[in-house]
Amino acid sequence: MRTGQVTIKDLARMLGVAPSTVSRALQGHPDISSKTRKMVNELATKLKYQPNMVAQSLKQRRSNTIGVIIPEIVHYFFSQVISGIEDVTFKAGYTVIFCQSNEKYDREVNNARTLMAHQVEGILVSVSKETSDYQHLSDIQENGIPLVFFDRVVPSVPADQVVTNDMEAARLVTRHLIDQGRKRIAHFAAPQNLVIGRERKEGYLKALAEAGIPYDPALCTEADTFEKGYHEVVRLCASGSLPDAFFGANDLTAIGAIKALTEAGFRVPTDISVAGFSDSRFAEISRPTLTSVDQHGFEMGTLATRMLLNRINLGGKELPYETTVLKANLVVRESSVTHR
Amino acid sequence: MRTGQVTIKDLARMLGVAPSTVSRALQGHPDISSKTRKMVNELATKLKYQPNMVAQSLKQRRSNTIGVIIPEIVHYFFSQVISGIEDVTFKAGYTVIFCQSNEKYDREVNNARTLMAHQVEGILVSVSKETSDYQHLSDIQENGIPLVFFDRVVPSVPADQVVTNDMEAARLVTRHLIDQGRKRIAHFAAPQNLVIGRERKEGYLKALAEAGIPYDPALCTEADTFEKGYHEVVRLCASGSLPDAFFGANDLTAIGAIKALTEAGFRVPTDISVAGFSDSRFAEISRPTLTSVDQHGFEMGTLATRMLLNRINLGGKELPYETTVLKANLVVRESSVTHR
DNA sequence: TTGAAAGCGCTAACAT
DNA sequence: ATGTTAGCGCTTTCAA
Repeated sequence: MRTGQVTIKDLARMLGVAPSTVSRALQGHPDISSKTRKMVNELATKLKYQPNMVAQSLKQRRSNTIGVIIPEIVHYFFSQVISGIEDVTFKAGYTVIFCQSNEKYDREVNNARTLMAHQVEGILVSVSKETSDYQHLSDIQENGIPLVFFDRVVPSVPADQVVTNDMEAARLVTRHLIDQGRKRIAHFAAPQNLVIGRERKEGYLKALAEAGIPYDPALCTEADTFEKGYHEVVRLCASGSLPDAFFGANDLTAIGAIKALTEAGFRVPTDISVAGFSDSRFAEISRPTLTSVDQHGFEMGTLATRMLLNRINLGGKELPYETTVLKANLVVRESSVTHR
Repeated sequence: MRTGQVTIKDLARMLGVAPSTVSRALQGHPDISSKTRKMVNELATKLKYQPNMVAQSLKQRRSNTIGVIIPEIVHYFFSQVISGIEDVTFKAGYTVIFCQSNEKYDREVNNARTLMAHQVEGILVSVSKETSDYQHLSDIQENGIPLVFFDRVVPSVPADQVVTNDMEAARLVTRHLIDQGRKRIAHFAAPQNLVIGRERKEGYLKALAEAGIPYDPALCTEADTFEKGYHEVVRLCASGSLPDAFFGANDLTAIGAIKALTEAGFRVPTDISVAGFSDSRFAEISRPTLTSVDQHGFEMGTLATRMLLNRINLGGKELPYETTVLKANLVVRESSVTHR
């Protein structure tokens, strides 16, 4: 807060009126004569008066600010979500304080504290891969601050949430691979301490079961990065018994797998089908283009933010928590299709 | 700012001491007896006391907050920069308010106002494609708020800045294409009202000149998205006279071009070479992999933030503005190489 | 070593 | 229609 900034007091002094008059004039309060209002506004514009939101926040006991805790922004999906969040907050006249947990529990705890200290009116969270203790999140709620989870939720902490129908979407992807005639379908799973990891695996298992294909645990490993997808396939190639399809818990993993397969001389999809999850631009750009699932990140951001703002406007009035489920739709592209 | 939050006053009352004593104890002030300090800290922890940064900011006249104005977060490069920004601010105990201009001038002006109103201590800006009036940025400085530009700078507004050596990097890319035996090299340029757009084109022209290749204006058009790259190539195909190489002002444009070329039956790089700019993950994932230039977004974010924090810590003391130039290095991949 | 008091910039109830 | 006053939560000078 730099010094020399024009304040309401300054305007008041210069105009020979009371600070409260200036305050009211600036807010367009009906009591103020249009003459005074005009005078005040003109001077304010002339001197480029900027209201001090910090002071206003302190006085009003509302900061018009919300906080966001996100694992890593450098993911197309998360950047889409943020974009959606920013869009809604901007239009609602709210400001967003942005924190990145970097997939670290300690940092997430720290982030939560920072946001509370800054008096945010609500917090949007997608938990880190490391997080398995949720006290910091409960603390937020116990402080009376609304919390909305998106994507990576925590069932043991009751709150509003926006999620993808991960299980069903994963089932559809797997089912699609089965429809392509694939029998030995591998799954590169997201961390199983995350709900999304478990749900996607569930969907995969369900599709197998429905098709009467026995589940082979050797075909399901945790791998959720480009590098891991790549190396896992390299490992499998060495081991000799390759599956005939891969379902990656995200697009980059699947693309890493394609890379390794191609380098090993296999043709995708002719020899092996591959599908990803969470349709990013990567899916369109990859060659072959990648069959995946569109997660509607931007929409998730806007929805979560709207839920949060609604909850804030309730002012603590109890209302049952809601869960919004966004349907991720299967997008079939080249990487999986064996016949036509 | 919710009610019922534990304040210093509450702690003071409960302990039968003065608020000032609690404040000092909490800060570890040496005057306070270790007995009192212990007592205060224990109660604070027990009651989960959270300092109110808003009140503190008002009192101290410093918010420990900086603002960021970015065109669109949904770009790998920008998301990397933000990640770098977040990393430094987090470690420095600062908080970041995040604004997205969405490439709109009006929104950018609005963002600047919001950030000032929130008493940020400094602002990091990368201007929108639309911006051609810079008063809102000068206003920031006139208010005594340090400003640091990154990537998309504004030369007419003197300030610290972090940029890529765009011209030289573009020259290297073009030169590389020439070295591949290409003679008719097209350039898909970024908007020419942006410095980066002009610099990259300059570098392209320079390389042509150095190689004695005459510049054909018909080969240089503005196209800076996947879609535009795609359609521009479609248009050129229809027109009959295709160049033998494409240099896109960013990776997605180049990849759009590759897509159109491939669909039209051309082989990249055998028939036509393609190169992009601003190495994103797309470059590795594209098929063929894309020759590009690594822009070091994360580093740009950390550097810009450090410059800003330094400037803030100067407390208004005048010091000449600095420009840090990050070297983007050429990364040759498949899309351009014709011989070996 | 601790307390009392003032004030950061703003708003709002209560005067007038 | 406008002014007076108090106070949001915190820090800090000055006094004790």
